[in-house]
Amino acid sequence: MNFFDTVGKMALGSRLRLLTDKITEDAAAIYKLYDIDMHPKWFPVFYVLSNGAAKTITAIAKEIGHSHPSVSKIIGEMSGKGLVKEKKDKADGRRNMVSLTPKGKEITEKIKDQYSDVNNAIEEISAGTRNDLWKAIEEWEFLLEQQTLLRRVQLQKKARESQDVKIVDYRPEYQQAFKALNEQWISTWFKMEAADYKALDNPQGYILKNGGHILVALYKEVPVGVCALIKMNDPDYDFELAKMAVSPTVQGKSIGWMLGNAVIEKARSLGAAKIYLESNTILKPAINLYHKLGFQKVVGRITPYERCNIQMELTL
Amino acid sequence: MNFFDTVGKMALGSRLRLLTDKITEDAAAIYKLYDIDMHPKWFPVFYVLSNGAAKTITAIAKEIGHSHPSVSKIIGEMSGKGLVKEKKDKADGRRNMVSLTPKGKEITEKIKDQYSDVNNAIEEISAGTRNDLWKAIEEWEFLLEQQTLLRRVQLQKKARESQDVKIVDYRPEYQQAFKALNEQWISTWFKMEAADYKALDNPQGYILKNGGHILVALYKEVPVGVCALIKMNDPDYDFELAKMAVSPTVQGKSIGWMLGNAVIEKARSLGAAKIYLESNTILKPAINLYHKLGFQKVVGRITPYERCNIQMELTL
DNA sequence: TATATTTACGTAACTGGTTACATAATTAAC
DNA sequence: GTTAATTATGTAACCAGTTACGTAAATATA
Repeated sequence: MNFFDTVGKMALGSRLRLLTDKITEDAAAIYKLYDIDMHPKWFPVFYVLSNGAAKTITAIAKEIGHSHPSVSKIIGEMSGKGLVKEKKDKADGRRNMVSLTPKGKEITEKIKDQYSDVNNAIEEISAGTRNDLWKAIEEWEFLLEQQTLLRRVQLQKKARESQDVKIVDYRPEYQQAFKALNEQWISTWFKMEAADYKALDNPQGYILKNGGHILVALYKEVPVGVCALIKMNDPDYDFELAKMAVSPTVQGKSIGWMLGNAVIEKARSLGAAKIYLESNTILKPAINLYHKLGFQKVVGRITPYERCNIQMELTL
Repeated sequence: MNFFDTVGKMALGSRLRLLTDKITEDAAAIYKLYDIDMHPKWFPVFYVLSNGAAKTITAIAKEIGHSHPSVSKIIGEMSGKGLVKEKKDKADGRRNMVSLTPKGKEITEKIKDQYSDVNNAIEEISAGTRNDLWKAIEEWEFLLEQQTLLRRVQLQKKARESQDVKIVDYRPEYQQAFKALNEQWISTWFKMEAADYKALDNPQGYILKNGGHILVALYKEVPVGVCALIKMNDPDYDFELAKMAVSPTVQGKSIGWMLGNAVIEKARSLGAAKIYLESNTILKPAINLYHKLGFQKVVGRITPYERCNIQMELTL
């Protein structure tokens, strides 16, 4: 049983490297076969110079997809062998104009046969496969350019984790979590106020009974986030979004986003037209989230909380 | 225009390396994303140890396709992080038995999610391509195992070059070459004898007129090999294969082989039943060639040439 | 039983690339 | 016309692998 069959795609990089090594391995011997005094790694540089034009180090690097120090080293080696000549650009003293010497040009002739033989050998291998490696690489290059592997893995992670997240209605057994989660973030940034204790100790009496709602985010059945919709006695607003708290242990799982959306959805289903909230600008991620949820800044309302220095609303 | 589109398959190795780098690049960040303290390069080693069994350095190396120093280094690093423990084998003092520590085993649990997310991300990319990279690599591995790239290129070279080789009948303008090619090899190994000069200076009179034939190998229209079929006045043999010479400048192009086959074919077409030849055992490549052409050693004939110490025949 | 060969493994040096950093020249901006 | 930013390049250090080599232990052989 092949190692890579059991280990799976996680080792794709490793497997690719081994194949690369295997293909590269023979390269030096192939040049020798054609009696050409050139290192395989010089080839891309050699190739882009072979039309005769002089080019700068960085231009070559960009063209062949290497870093410039790599090209710089290769040019140094080729220069030592007399295959290329370097010349400072008169017009721009930084530029090192590189071009093939007559000796280098000789090789362009010599290499033609090798070039066609290698091409044919590879085409022959390709003809013997059902999946085209060359085209597959091309497609991967394209897709990875669109979105890196890291980003794709991040999205997979998020998708998987969001399956473990459920948003449920408040039940008495969540009171502990409701209080603890809020207490945690409030006391790291501010001081608990009297109004906090009232609502957190008795959500039943202060929120639910008055026509408010609380939603709880469960991660693997454990409450990790909470958010309340408090019924407002105000002609302008139906509900206040408040007491939103997400445990820092589950960061990066978009739980705040899911919770926020669920709360807004709940308000909408209750026929609400406008939601209001109060926060503080030092809570940047929170303000960001509210913004992403569609809330806009408003001014001029009075508030019982000392820590409030920004007010926002959302029109449904 | 993409560099690789213009440069062709010759840069396959280079292109593969770039893709490998791109895929590997994100690997470290991915481990970080899952809060796993492990270098991507450790993964293959980690994986083969994850079933719990202790293994030797070389066994691991063989399994994952690395060299043993590579595994040795990786184990050293993992050991430093407390992920594996090393223990000398009691029964065999050379063996260094390596296994996961409890801390290492913890990671096997933690890594499961990452493993499945990466697999999914890669599967997702694959689903977006028309050519399956994973399978293509597999096929290439298989085909390169059958025959290395070097060998395949060699065969292409030979095939191409043999197209430049033509075997033609002797014409007077080849007399110079006939003499020069033979003189060259004879005088490097032996001394030219009287019988040599007679035949080489006047092939018309000494070979062709008596019912013999001479074939000439042209490489790019230049005579580079010759071989004579000399009519024998003998009840046992029809022809003697003699004066075979190939220029050392065209070695490795199977010209001797092509010439030999052409001469045998010529004899056959003339209704011959047996061909005879004389040579010397210090000419190893020549003896080898005769052998490959089907000649067998015989003994007991007399010969005018001092340098002859082996005699061979071929029954058609 | 002494000796030669094979095996396991570590260390050192090399390879073909990279990133990080320094410097000099050019160009842009106030 | 200074000053700041950008560009071109080289050098140094690193990285993940390799090969080459040396040593010790085990095994085969005469």
